[in-house]
Amino acid sequence: MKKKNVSAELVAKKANVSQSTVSRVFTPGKSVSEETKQKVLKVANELNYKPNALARGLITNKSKLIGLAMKNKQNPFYHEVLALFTQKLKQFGYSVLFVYTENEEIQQEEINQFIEFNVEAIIITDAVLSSDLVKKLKSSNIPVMLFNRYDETLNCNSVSSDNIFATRSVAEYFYNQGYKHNLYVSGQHNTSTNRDRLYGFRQYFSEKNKI
Amino acid sequence: MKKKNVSAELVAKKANVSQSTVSRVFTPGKSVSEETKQKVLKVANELNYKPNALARGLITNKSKLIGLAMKNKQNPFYHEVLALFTQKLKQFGYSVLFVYTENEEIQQEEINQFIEFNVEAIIITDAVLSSDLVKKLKSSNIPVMLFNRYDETLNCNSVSSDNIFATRSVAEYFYNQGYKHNLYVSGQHNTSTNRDRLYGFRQYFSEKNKI
DNA sequence: TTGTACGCGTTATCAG
DNA sequence: CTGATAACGCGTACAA
Repeated sequence: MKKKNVSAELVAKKANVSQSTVSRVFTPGKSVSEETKQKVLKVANELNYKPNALARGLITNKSKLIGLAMKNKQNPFYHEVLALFTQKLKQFGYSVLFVYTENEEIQQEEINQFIEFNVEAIIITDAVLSSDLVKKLKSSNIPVMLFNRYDETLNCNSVSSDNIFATRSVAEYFYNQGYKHNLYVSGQHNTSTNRDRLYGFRQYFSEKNKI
Repeated sequence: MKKKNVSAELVAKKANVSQSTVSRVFTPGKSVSEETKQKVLKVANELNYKPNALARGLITNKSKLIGLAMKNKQNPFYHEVLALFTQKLKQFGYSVLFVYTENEEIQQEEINQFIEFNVEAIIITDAVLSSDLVKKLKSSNIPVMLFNRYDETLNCNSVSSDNIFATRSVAEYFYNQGYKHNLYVSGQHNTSTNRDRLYGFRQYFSEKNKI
């Protein structure tokens, strides 16, 4: 049994138009007469035709893929983050290439998956990237975004909450309740998130104690 | 600024070999002399060349992509499942195209992402697929696997635990402890998982009570 | 508005 | 073992 993929070429033949016309029908914004458009869509539907994203990505050099790397498999928060990213990106016509890292640092191997599939951008959540890899990605012109983590030395985009402000608020609350000496129990030390939280907490108390 | 992708062609030129030779170097099992292999690899490394998975997938008709659909963003169990699948699949050279469904049933739109990227198989976790879509996928020759859920009417592969046995064991335990009348608190009713669990629990007690 | 011809980067095929 | 050439399915100048 032969697996014959339905291509734009086949649709074109059955609809008595050229392949480029079929292509235009499936590319928003291209000018096609309403009449031929309906004719093509009808045939395409019958044949269950869908444009091949691989071929499209190859010719346009836009894969419509976003690489998403994630480390933590315990923290449920990140699962929700993944879901939200995926959902939102779909609205913009992007699909998610998911990569899971066991190690603390993302490895070359994982990044290779991204590069080979020509992802248009990379989102890194809850993991670290060596400056070496960032450099390689820069030279490949692939933007990198850090989520909930940042690193001044890497200079790439990042979005995260203001953890210093957050723990300052917590500290303030305790302080006003009359607790002057508090213990801070932290998560992993090597993340900007936890460093900031500790910093904010300490900062507030040291300021108050000076007065 | 022009974004020039390093292609096998470019590597070939710099290494004084044909483009097909470069291709062979990056295809395990193809015969290339050790000498030229090293020569090519050296140039490829300098140029930071990586084969383009889109082009490869196009010609081989093997995208090396597995579609993974998931619904539940609350249950941390499924996050771990995702991580494990991703990790294991990578070992076999596959990457994961992740799709998140808000709805109970997977929609045509989500399946389209899979078809367009020519995924080689689809794994569905914690969600339902209409028999209509299954039929379409069958005709596209894309295998579907259900994880932790099954459906006799759909006849596609599935892997899940023996929930009937599991709750029978629980029931047995309670019974032997002397608790003869128990309340079963269930999850969502419309899943095979919860149906089986309830069934096993009930079954055990009704058998015992007959005696 | 539509068709022709070419190219994207790769693997497959066939000669040599 | 190696090279030339076709094909994969699509988008896009260019011409009509």
